[in-house]
Amino acid sequence: LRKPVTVREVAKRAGVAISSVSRVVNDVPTVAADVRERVLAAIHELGWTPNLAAQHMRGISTRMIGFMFPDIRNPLYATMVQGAEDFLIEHGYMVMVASTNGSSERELALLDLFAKRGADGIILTVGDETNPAVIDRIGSGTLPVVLLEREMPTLVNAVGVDHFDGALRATGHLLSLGHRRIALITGGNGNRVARDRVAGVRKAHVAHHVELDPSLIRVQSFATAYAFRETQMLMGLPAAPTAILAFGMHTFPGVLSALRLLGLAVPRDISLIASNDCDLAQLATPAITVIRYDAYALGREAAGLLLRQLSGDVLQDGTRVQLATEFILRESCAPPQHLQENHE
Amino acid sequence: LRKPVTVREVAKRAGVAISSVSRVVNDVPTVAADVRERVLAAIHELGWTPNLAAQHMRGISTRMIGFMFPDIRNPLYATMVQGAEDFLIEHGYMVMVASTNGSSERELALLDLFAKRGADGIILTVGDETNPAVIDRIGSGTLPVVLLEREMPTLVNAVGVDHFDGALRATGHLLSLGHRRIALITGGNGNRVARDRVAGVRKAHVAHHVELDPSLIRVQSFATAYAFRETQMLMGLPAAPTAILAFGMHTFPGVLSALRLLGLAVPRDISLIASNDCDLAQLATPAITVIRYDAYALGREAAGLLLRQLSGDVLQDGTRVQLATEFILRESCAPPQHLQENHE
DNA sequence: TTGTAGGCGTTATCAT
DNA sequence: ATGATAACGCCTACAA
Repeated sequence: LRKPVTVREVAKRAGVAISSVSRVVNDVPTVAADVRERVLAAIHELGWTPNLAAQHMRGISTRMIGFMFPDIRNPLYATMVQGAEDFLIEHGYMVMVASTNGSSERELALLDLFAKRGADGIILTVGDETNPAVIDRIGSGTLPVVLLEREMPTLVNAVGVDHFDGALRATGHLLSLGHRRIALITGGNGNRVARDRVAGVRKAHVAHHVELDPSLIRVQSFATAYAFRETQMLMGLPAAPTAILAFGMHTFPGVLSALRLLGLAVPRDISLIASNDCDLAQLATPAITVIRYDAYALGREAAGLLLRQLSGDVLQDGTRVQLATEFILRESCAPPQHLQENHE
Repeated sequence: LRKPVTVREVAKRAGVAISSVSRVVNDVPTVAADVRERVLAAIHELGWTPNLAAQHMRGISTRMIGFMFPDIRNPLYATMVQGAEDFLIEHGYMVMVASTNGSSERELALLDLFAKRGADGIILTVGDETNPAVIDRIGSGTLPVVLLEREMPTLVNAVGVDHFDGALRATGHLLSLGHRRIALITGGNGNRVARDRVAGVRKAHVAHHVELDPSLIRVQSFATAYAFRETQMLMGLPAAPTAILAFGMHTFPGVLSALRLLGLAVPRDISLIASNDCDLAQLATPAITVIRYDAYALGREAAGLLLRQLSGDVLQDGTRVQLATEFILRESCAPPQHLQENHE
């Protein structure tokens, strides 16, 4: 209700000039002990805090970081936001969020908005890695940027998960069990995540000298409905897969429900590996083998990289932080049926 | 790279005084048509936009809204944020998020931080409705506030879901089927949500002249592990419940997995109603009857109420917007076993 | 070591 | 109708 106190009043109260107050709060060394004390006392008594808008106008950082992603309802993004937010708040930053629905136009508009609002930097997951306008804008270096789970053909730092290794290990496990027809259902076609996963699956096949049937690779959408439909189509194939890699928070429930509907038992009739880990994977019967990664840590890493970038510690030069995955063996994988029968 | 253009340059380019530029952009009516045109042209040519920090220092709104909740990883909060954000961005606002982990101290600190950063208003879900310091701060009216899924004994506007009615209908449905021992497992003890749900369950029992066994009410935590444990304990009771109300995004998976572990079939051995709706409830076999509500709409409503409050359209006077629930009948409820046997 | 004064970019008040 | 100018609150040369 009463108007906020300013440096001027603090200075008067302490009996010094306003520049002395400024020097005290900005830790300028050349200030007499008694002055410092009087100023500090006055600040405390008056409850003064510097006006951020005025500071900002003087070119001082706003200590705000922008966070952009397609949709925060995706628990993966929500978890990353939480990780970044926890880290940033510890360092005196606040985070502004905005969702893009994957639209490049919205991304461009929001990049502008964040800049106009004086954000110190941006963490973002672009919808389309190949959009020239977005690439250009990010590469222009107007605003420090860290890319999350994406890569772009321009100088930008990024953090991501080692999905290649995750897919490699999961596929290798299935191949070792004797599977020869392994389906991959996931989304993000055209993005780094899908590329890495497909590459991992492919590499594992090469290593095991098994040919990979491209018709078993379904990477068009993360939607549950897509996973549900593709599973039914795959299992209806003359040569149906004996194992499924279901990657994506919403992919796995779709696959599981389709298998149930078809009356297929896991792992007897079909083996299953999901990613990321979740309640359902842990609590399903049987519990589902998963590739796990730490989305929270990913968010923290992104924030950390951005802050190091802001401090000039690292440049925006294409540095990439890659987080490892964990392969968690549970009960959803077994040798394919013809091999099981051999043992009976 | 090149420093941003200012009104001064625009004025020079248009051959007018800076005050004329200001008048044009702020739609002051008393301005000659030719001046307006020249100014607009100059603005366009130079690509000028007003400096927000300078405006802010002049006391103009920052058009930023703060959003506080315990943890954005909870998909319910994430969905609310998305709803609010979509609405707010349409109206030229950006949203800053901060999570509190339910701590009242953090809430107080963040309330300060948001205020210092010039947020126009706050949408929040407090962890503890009874914390005097928080009540006081919110009631002080320093910053416009809308409460989400909570209520407080002070003058504050709120939006929430009609959990009372939801619980009433769900419980009524079970009682009509003949159930006489109905358990409630959920969290949020001490908060409006839990209060409403318990009241709804109670009211339904009164309406059906059935006594409610208080030992069947478990409202201590939303954690999956809690739900899992309580389900096992409840089903181990000499007089075990014949139906369970599992309210909470993480409650339901916990209950379901406990029931599976015990080898209990839904709905033959036990009936089950969950809330909110989710993938798992739709895709489980059998599909689970749920109380559904629209968290996205809830977020939008909160943002809408806050904006009306900012425009002076409504006061911060305890207005409450209540969203209805939907009761979605699926296949997880049947008469209790002794009544089923009568029919065989 | 401390104080004075100018300027950041905008809006608003006052003359004209 | 328009132009000059004084704030807004802070930081920082520069002067003392």
